[in-house]
Parts: sequence; C-alpha cells; structure tokens
Amino acid sequence: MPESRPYHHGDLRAALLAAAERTLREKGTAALSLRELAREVGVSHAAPGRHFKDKQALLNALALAGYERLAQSLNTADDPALPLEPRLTALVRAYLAFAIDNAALLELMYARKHEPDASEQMAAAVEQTVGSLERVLAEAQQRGEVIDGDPAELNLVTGATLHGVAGFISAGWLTPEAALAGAEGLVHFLLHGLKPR
Amino acid sequence: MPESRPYHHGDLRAALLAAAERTLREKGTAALSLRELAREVGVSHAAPGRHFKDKQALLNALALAGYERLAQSLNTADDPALPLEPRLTALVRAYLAFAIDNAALLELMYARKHEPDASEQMAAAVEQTVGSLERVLAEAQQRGEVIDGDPAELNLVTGATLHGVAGFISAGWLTPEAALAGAEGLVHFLLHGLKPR
DNA sequence: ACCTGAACACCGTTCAAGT
DNA sequence: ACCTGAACACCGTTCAAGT
Repeated sequence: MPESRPYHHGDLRAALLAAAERTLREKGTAALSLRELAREVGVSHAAPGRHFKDKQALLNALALAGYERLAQSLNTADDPALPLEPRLTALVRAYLAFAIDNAALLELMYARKHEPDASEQMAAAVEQTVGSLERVLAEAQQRGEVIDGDPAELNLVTGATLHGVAGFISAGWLTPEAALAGAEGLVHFLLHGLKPR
Repeated sequence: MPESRPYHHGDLRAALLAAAERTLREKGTAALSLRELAREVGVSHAAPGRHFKDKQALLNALALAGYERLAQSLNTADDPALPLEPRLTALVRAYLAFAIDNAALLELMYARKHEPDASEQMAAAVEQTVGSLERVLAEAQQRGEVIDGDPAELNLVTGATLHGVAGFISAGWLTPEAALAGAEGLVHFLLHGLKPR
C-alpha cells in the first residue's frame, strides 16, 4: 500500500469507469470530461487514451456496464410464479428504481445508436435487458393473457412506455416518488389501456 | 443587396437559429457549436454573444421554436369531429412525423429540465403542445369513452408512450417507416392495452 | 506495458475596442 | 446598437519520450 501513487496505477481502466459513473450520477453527462476524470484519478490527461480509444469508447463501456446491471436487476425482480399483473409490476418497479438512481446513465445507454458495428457484448447485454420483459409477455401471450400479434411489436410499445416514463423522470416532469407510486397504475394502463371495461 | 456582408448582419439572431436548426437536423446535437454557427453565418465568434447570453440560451430558443411548431402541427391535426380512435390516430401520426423530421430537436426540447425559472413563454409553449392531447382525453373522458381517474395521470402515461416511441426512433431502434406504419397499432394499444377483449 | 508532457486544433465566454 | 479581436480557461486526441 504505497503512500504516493505508483507510476502504474494498477487498474486505471476500472478507476476511470468508477469515477465516470460517479460524475454521471452527481453532476450529469455535461460534466463528464476525460481530462477531469484523469485529474480525479490522479493520472495525466493522456493516460485514459491507453484504456479507451476515445471518449466514445468510455461511454460505450459505461453503457455496457449499465445494461449488465439493469439486466441483472430486472432478472432478479422477475418472479415467474407470479400472475401477470404483479409480475409486471415488480419488473416495472425495478426498472423505475434503476431509472431514478441512474438517470444520466440510462440516457447514455439509450443514446447509443443502433449501430451494426456495436460490439457483440453490447448487443448481448441489451438483449439480456430486454429479455425479461420479452419473456413475461411471451409467456402471457401463450396463456392467452395478452393479445395475439407480433411479440416484437408488443415488446416495443411496452418498452417505449417505460422508456418514456424514465425520460419524464430524468427531465424532472415526474418526481421519483410519483413515478414509484404510480407503478401500479402504469401496469394497469399497460394491460387495459385507456378505454373503460 | 450588398455583395460583401455589411458590418451589421441584419437579423443575426434569426440567422443563427436557422443555422442551428439545420445543423441539428443534418449533423446532430454534438456538432452544434456557437463558433461553427458564427462561421456559417459569417460573423465573428463573439457575435452570437450579443443575441444569446450563452449557449444554453440559444438551445432554449431552439426548444421554444420547436414547441411552437409542434403545438401548431398537433393543433392542425386535431379534428374534434372525429371519433376517439381516428382522432387520436391523427394526433399520433402528426407527433411521429415531427419526431421523425426533428429527432435531435425533439430530444433537445425534452432535455430542458423542469426548471422553475424556465421562461413563461416556454411554459406556455409546452402547455400548448400538451394541450392537444389533454383536450382529446378530457373530452373522451367526459363522454365515458376513457376510464375515470386523474386526467393528469392519463395524459402523462399517454405522453410517455409517445415520448418513448420518439426516443426509439431517434435511437434507431425503430425505423421511421415502421413507426408510421405502426401508428394505428400504437393507438389501439393506448386504448385497449395488452389484455385481450 | 503503461504513463507523461508537450503540442495541436478545437471549444464557450468575456471584454476592451472599433464602426 | 452591434460587431470584432484578443485573451482566458477549458476540451479531446496524438505522439515522442520517459519508466
């Protein structure tokens, strides 16, 4: 345990990612700069270039870690033994909780354009994340508890609603408290829509 | 019609906003810089400072103009004589068309945090924009065609779905063609949800 | 293999000075 | 009233050189 920083940081890559996540959470995306990150971690401004080809590469790594964290959270929250409505509610709560705790990170995750050259790791992490919702809807559809039709379309529109609510939270149009309190109403809307009966 | 630019631009403010919108549409938010804008318009890099206190002020002006344009488009698309479903569909189509043509601008519009100090003009423009949807839902609710419950909550969740779909478009997860083609299915989902019957 | 220091080409913002 | 030019404090990225 050296008092003064050694020439080699040890795990600069991980330290940069951790500092970046903290900055994202505490000061937002606009405050994220490689030079500032380097300063926080105590290396020269050129050092990050060894571990990330450019700033975008660091953002991609952040997004990847975000998807992995979110996917695990959703997976843990999903209880296949539950009936559809409470099962969906648990998933929605987990998603909203993540959106509240990681608003800037989630925006960054969504901001990644659907590039064909996106890493396979990233694609896999996204698939893992979307998978929880897909499974719930597909199983419900098989049981006849969800309308027939292209599952991809159902997933998309359901995911869009969640994405939109997350956006409203991070835009400040919806408080975290209101969002969490409205989770049940949200699921009811997802299942029954605006029409009575 | 002077061949060489006069010392005074004439309407630098409007020219900067126009150039900014073009940049936003053609190259995206990341490419938007005050210095580049000044270059395009043919003034010194300090000139924009006369008309916009800082970059954020220009972004606010862009967002304001965007809301005004979107509000008018939605207002024009709304035909109160139509039954609920086609009426909503027309509104949704207009919104998606705007989202497709102004993806970066729309993100910028949403990005404006809900600051209490946001200009009254901006608040009014947002209210105008949200108003179209609010009217349709409120009138339908009065007719018993939409479930009872807090109208604000219904507006929010419906708006979130549209916002989410727009986000998916600008993230490239949904092609413009697919989005427009899915407008009817989207409205059906909004009205009836995922449950059969 | 990993990091530094200097350099380059950009930013946004400010401010005296010009017209 | 409106704009310019220089200055300041930042960026991201690259690259020779150091350890």
